[in-house]
Amino acid sequence: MKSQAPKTLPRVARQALVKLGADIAVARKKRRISTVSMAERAFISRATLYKVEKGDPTVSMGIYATVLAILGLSGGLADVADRINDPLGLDLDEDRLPKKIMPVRRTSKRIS
Amino acid sequence: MKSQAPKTLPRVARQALVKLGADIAVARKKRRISTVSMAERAFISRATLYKVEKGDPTVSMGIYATVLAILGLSGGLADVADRINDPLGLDLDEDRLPKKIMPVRRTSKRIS
DNA sequence: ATTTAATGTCTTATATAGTAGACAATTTAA
DNA sequence: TTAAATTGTCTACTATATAAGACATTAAAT
Repeated sequence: MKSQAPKTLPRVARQALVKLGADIAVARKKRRISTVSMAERAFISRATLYKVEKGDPTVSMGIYATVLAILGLSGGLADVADRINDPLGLDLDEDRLPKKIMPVRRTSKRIS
Repeated sequence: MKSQAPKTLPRVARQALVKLGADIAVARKKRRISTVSMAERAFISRATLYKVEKGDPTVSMGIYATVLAILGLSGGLADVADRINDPLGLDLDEDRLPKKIMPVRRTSKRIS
């Protein structure tokens, strides 16, 4: 998260993250894991865990993934963009997709 | 992703990310969006998008969330740790959870 | 009612994420 | 079969994420 007027994420993205963070906090509490314990298990600082549970977009994906793994919730992460959850997933077989997305090339003008 | 022998994520976390990245690439192609186009729409460099599609854990969550939003796949992200997907989700009502996780305090020794 | 520990929240320093830009390789349209 | 354009992949800067630590507040044991 460097350039880009920092923090200009699509609204839906921000909402998803805030909810994710909140859900992570709840999941942690259900497991009776303190923030200190969670932080050390994930090898991160308490300050960073705090950001995670706030849904901070600047935190690395690896940290979110690690925390989710500790909670035993990696599965959902793996399925986020899975064919099954993709609305356009019912389309053509993915192995028949073009490897490169080429632009529509204007057919060279030709004298009648 | 700073400290922690960089890249020492739980195996499941790494696997989830690699799959997520691959799925993102497929979803992008299905929508006929080139890497260049996707990168500019997300306000990131092509190099970073490349990392995302590889499942690189050092990329910020905000960037993953933005790319997913562009693909219209934010929903899944919001549900990753949702009560519904949490195996321990059938437990006590979440509003009855303790706000702080306290350790078992040894009852002060007392002379019989 | 006390006390003990957890949690919310800053600040500062330093390791590193993200960019720009370049080049080769590969794919696909014409 | 050519040629345009996309994609894979590096390198070197520079902006920023993360850690460390501190302090105040708050929750929950006793």
